Order: sequence, then C-alpha cells, then structure tokens
Amino acid sequence: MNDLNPPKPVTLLDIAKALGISRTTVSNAFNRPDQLSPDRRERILATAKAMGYSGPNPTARLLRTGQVGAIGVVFSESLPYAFSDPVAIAFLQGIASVCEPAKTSLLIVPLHRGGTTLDTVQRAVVDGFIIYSTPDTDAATAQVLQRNLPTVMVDCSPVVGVSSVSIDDRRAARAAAAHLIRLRHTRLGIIAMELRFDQYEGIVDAQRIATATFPHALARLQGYQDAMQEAGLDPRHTPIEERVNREDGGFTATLALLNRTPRPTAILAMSDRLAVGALRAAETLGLNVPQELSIVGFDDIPLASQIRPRLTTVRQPLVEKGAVAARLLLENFDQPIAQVLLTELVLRESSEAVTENGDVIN
Amino acid sequence: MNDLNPPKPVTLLDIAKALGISRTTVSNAFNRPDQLSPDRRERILATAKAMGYSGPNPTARLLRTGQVGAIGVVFSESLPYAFSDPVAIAFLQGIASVCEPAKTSLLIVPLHRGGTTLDTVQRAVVDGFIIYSTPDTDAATAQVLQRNLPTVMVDCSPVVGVSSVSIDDRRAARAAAAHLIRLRHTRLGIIAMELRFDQYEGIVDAQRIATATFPHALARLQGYQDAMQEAGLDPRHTPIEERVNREDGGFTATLALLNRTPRPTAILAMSDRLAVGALRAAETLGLNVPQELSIVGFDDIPLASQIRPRLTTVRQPLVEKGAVAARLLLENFDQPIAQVLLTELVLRESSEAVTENGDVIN
DNA sequence: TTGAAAGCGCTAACAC
DNA sequence: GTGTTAGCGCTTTCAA
Repeated sequence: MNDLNPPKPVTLLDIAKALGISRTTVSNAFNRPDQLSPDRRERILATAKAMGYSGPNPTARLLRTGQVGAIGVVFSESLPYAFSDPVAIAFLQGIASVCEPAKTSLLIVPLHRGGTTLDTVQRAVVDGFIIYSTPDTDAATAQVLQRNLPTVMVDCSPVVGVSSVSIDDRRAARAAAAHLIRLRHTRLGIIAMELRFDQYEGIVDAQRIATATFPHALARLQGYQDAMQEAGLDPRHTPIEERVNREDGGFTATLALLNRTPRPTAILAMSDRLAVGALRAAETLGLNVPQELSIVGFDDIPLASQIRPRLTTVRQPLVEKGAVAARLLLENFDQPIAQVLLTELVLRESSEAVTENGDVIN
Repeated sequence: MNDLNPPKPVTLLDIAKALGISRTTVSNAFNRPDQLSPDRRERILATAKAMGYSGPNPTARLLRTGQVGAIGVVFSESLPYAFSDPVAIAFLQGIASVCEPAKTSLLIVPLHRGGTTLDTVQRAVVDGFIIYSTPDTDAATAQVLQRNLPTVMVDCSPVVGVSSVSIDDRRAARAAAAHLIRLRHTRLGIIAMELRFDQYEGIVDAQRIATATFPHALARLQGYQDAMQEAGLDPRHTPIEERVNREDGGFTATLALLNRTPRPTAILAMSDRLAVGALRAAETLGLNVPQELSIVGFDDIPLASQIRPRLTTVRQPLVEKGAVAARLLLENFDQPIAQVLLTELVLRESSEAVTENGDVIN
C-alpha cells in the first residue's frame, strides 16, 4: 500500500557508503549504542532516516542471530472456527498473557487441511510451537514435530519426548455424569463433539467409538460411561448424538435426543457450546430447565455463568492452560514435562434432582 | 524441548555432501520436484529424513525469496485484553477468514508499552501490517509505518497514503442517542470508554474531551452530543462517566450515573461490554430494564442478543471489518483505499419510551 | 537433468 | 571507537 514504486529498499551498506563509514558502525548505531560515540550515532540515525531506511531487515538479522521472538500456534480446526470458540480464545488469552511480558509474538498458523502441502508449518518463522487439540496420527502434528523446534502439545495424545498440557478429561466427565446420577437421573442423553475428523453428525454406536481419533472427546465419553457403569446403568441404553461443536449442533442433538422414548430427563453435553444449544432447544420446546430437563456442560466458558439458567458444568482452567503451555515453551526445560491441570464440577442452576415417578422435586 | 543437545542442525549442504551431489539438486528436491528425476528425488528425501533434516530453513529461504506468508496485527491494547474483548476477537476472526484460504499466517505482535523500545514491531517477520484502533500520534503506529511495508489501519485516524477501514462512529452514535430521545428520554447518562491512554476513570469534562486521543471514542461521544443538540438538549447537562472498556467499568459507571439527581432514565454505553455492565448494575439496584431504565450499547457483539433483556445497540460489522482489512492488505492495491463500513441501529428489549411524568409506558 | 557461483542483508569476531 | 572479513542457509541464474 505504501510503497507504490518500491525504489529498492535502502540497506545498511547504502547508509555506510553515503557516510563513508563501514556497515558495522551503522549496524552498531542501531543495535549497540554503547559501541560508538553519541554524536556519530546521532548522525548515522539521522542519515538513515533521511534516506528512508526502514531499520535493519528482520530476516537478515534473523539469519545471523537465530532468535525470532515468536512462537507458533497450530489449531486442529480452521482459524475462523477457532476464533469463534470461547475455549480456544481463552486458551490464546493464556498464551498471550505469558508472551506479552516476554516480548514474544504469536504466530497463528493456518493448516489449510484440504490442500496437499502443510507448508505454512514449514515456512513458519518461529522459535517453537504450541499444538492445540489435534487428533491422533495427524499430518500437521507430524509436520510440526519434524521442524525439530521446542514444542508443547495441548490436549493431544502424548508423544514421547514432547512436553504436554492437558486435563483428565475422563475423570472430569465421570464427575459430571455421576452428579446427574446422584440426582436420580437414569435416562440420560449424551451430546458428543466430533470424535474424528470426518464431518459425521448423528448417532454414535460402538463402531464409531472404536474408531474415534480425537482423544479428549473420546475420553469424555468414556468418563460418562464409567459413571454409568459404576451406578449399574448400562451405557448402551444411553443415546449419544455426535455434532460439530457449535451451539446449533447442541440444538439439533437435543431435539433428536428428546424425540426418543423414553425421553431423557438429563443431558450431558461435552462442551458448554453444545450445552447452550441444548438450553435453546429446551426453550424452543417449552421445557423448563432444570425442572423438566437437566443439562450439564463442560469447560465453564464465561457465557456459562452469564446465561439463565446458569449452567452446571465442569470447569477446566482454560486461560491457565494456555499460560502453562507458553511457559513450558519459553522456559524450555531440558526434560519434557507433562502437566495435568485440575478440573472441578461447578453446580449452578441447570441441573436438578428427579423424583421417583420421573417428575422433578426441588 | 525436543533438542536436548542440539547437534548442530543438518543443512542442505550436509545432505548434498553425503550424497556427493550439489546443494542445488537437494534444494530442487524440496522445492521443484519437476526439476529432477523422481527416483533421484526419492533418494534425496530419504537421506534427508535419515539425517534428521528439518526441511529448508525458513529464515534463509526468506532472505532469498522475500515472501513471508504472514501478516502482522498490532493492537493498541494489551494482548490479554484483546483476547478478552469480543470486538477484537470478532475482528481477528474476520482477518483469519481471509488469511486461511490465502495460506497466510497471523503474527500477533505485543507492544509492551511500558518498555522503551518497540522492537517487537521492528523484528516482526511479516509481509505487511494491520494496525487496530491505536490513538492519534502513537509511537507504535509510527514504528509500524516506518517499516515501509503495506499497512492497513483500522479504526484509527487517517494517515495519508495508508489504507484504512472504519465506520462512521459519530453518525452511528448519533442514531443511538436520537433513538432514546425519540422515546422521550431527556435525562441521559453516558458511559464512555477510554478517551486517552492514561488509565483515567471518572467524570468527563470539556477539558478531558478536548484532550481525547482515541478517535473513535471521541467520535461516538460527539455523535451522542450531536443528537442532543439537534433535539434542543444541552449536552453539558448530560453526565459522562469514563471507564476502562470492561463489564465492571460499565457497572461502576452506571452506579455513579444513577446516583445523580435528577436520575437518568436512559444510558448510552459506548460499547456492549459497558452496556452489559450497566445491565448488571440495574439488576443489582433492582431496577427493571427497560421499564425503569433504558440502555443502549454499541458494537452488537454476540452476547448482546443472548442476554436478557436483549440489548438495543448499534451494530457494526465486526467480522467484516477484519475481513476487509485483510483483503485490502493481501490484494495490495496500488492506491491507498479508505473503506467506511455501514452501521445499523438494532432495536431490541433494553430500550423503551418514557412517559410525560418520567414514568414509563410500553 | 544437474552443478557452480553469486549473493539476499545482516551481525559477530577480531584486528586496527 | 571503528573497520575488515567471513559467513548464517538458502535459492537463483546460468552454464554444462
């Protein structure tokens, strides 16, 4: 935009020539003020400005120094999706809170899954990578690892020698299901987020579970089923609807679940976004939450405590997850470290006990 | 993390030597498959892998080619703030929606305002910059412009020769105020976001307005005042509380405004975040919105239509703003372009008419 | 189809 | 305090 007719950028050498001095001195004027007399430096800087010098070329400097001052972030999902997902945003916020004081920039790398090449990863000029929530055996992950830069994987299946940050999804999900069971719900419905990378939406059967590749979606599902088994409920009698992780996914999944006989009295949503969709579906059907339908989410995004009824959910430390990942990367320990963050069931207004006869008590 | 004892990275030349061929051929194996026989290429790639080659060094390649494949985004505010602001997020989402298909990465550059140097900007390895909402005469803006790269400024005061994207804040704000005046509100209160970069919070007087440096905050204020003047109301009688642009700012500002005599019957908030805070304050005080207090926001963030009462607000195309900015940057027109996007007053549930006696009608 | 040579713009050693 | 020299690792002519 600015350079209508780029007249060949001015370089350090041009300035040196114009002043009849050496490149080194000009370089020092920019990078090591103490290495030359103030007035000389003054003159050099003035000349540089007059000649329209843009400052030392970052790429060239980089080739010498090797220090980029940026870390790459790779999301499994598309970027527009990531920037619309409160969970991903909170994660980025955590990364940013560590990067900013460290004067480190954040390179958000698109994957462009459809294409053949992953060259955005190969071309990324960064000191290290954070990989967020990629499926098992992912080409992008392999590409990142191949760069041989310091890397931290978040919410991914463990890879030997690579640091990781995660939560115990299975245990957390079990707590959510156990909560509903404790409230005497026996007819549950589950809304699952994507179990693998294939756009499938619909009912989840054993076959589908067996071929799941998104580790934390699978773990949450297993956690739900753990709780049912412990309570003597047969998980196979609990319908599971898989949807893309958006509010509208939760909406249609809920309609499908509530259409069944016997109708579920409670819904386990694998994310708060799905749970919010479930809430809207109940509203549309004229069902009171929690009196006629209990809903439990997962994540505890900011909206969970802002909507009415406030959402009962599993809190995971979203912002902290990003901060920990960034710290792990920047501090670059000798040994890979696996951090597991704690979760907590947050009881709010969207879940309530059920009576013996299937109605609800308070 | 991965390279515990970095054994000096393998280069193109190492592979060439190992194979007894030239660097060029190895380079071609990676970048120009058609320039050599498939089996030769196969062998080279295999050897490279075996030797632990991480692929062509992006920095070195860059120095030759000059094409980074990344654009820099500079926020006036701190990064953790930006990632908690729905407006900034939507803007990033718009940028991402254009960058992803263009296989372009997003470098989010922290400014670290406190420090002396802006070297994060100087070191940023990018093809161009998007500057978002910086105050007039900003050092960071100057630093970016000095890089002499294609640049697009968003929600900033115009700079000659630089493309820009913005809305007509003044006109949009006037519509918001005119709406309330049309509903017969005469006792208004205004919640302003930061007018300049000095952490000030409190009442806004003429002096403060005269020294404002955030152009779009000032413009919104002027728009409100335009509407009042057109209606024959004296803007000087309308109290203005300035706060940081967060929900809690809107909350305390509303408490302050409602403490005055005569008490305002309607509040103009310069952002939806502030308006949400105002809503909470009304809730806390036991005031019904809109029956006892009307509230009008600005931006139309997603939450505005999700909370109850749904927020009357001025919609600006947040996502599109980012998309347009990114397109302007990537398409890199010869002439600088100034895009002004349209806004629209969205009537929802948080505003209502006032009766002659100061009570409210429906 | 392959190779040799040049050099992108800069900074780090080291000599003056 | 200043200058000379030597690359950083790669891609790109151009010649073979």
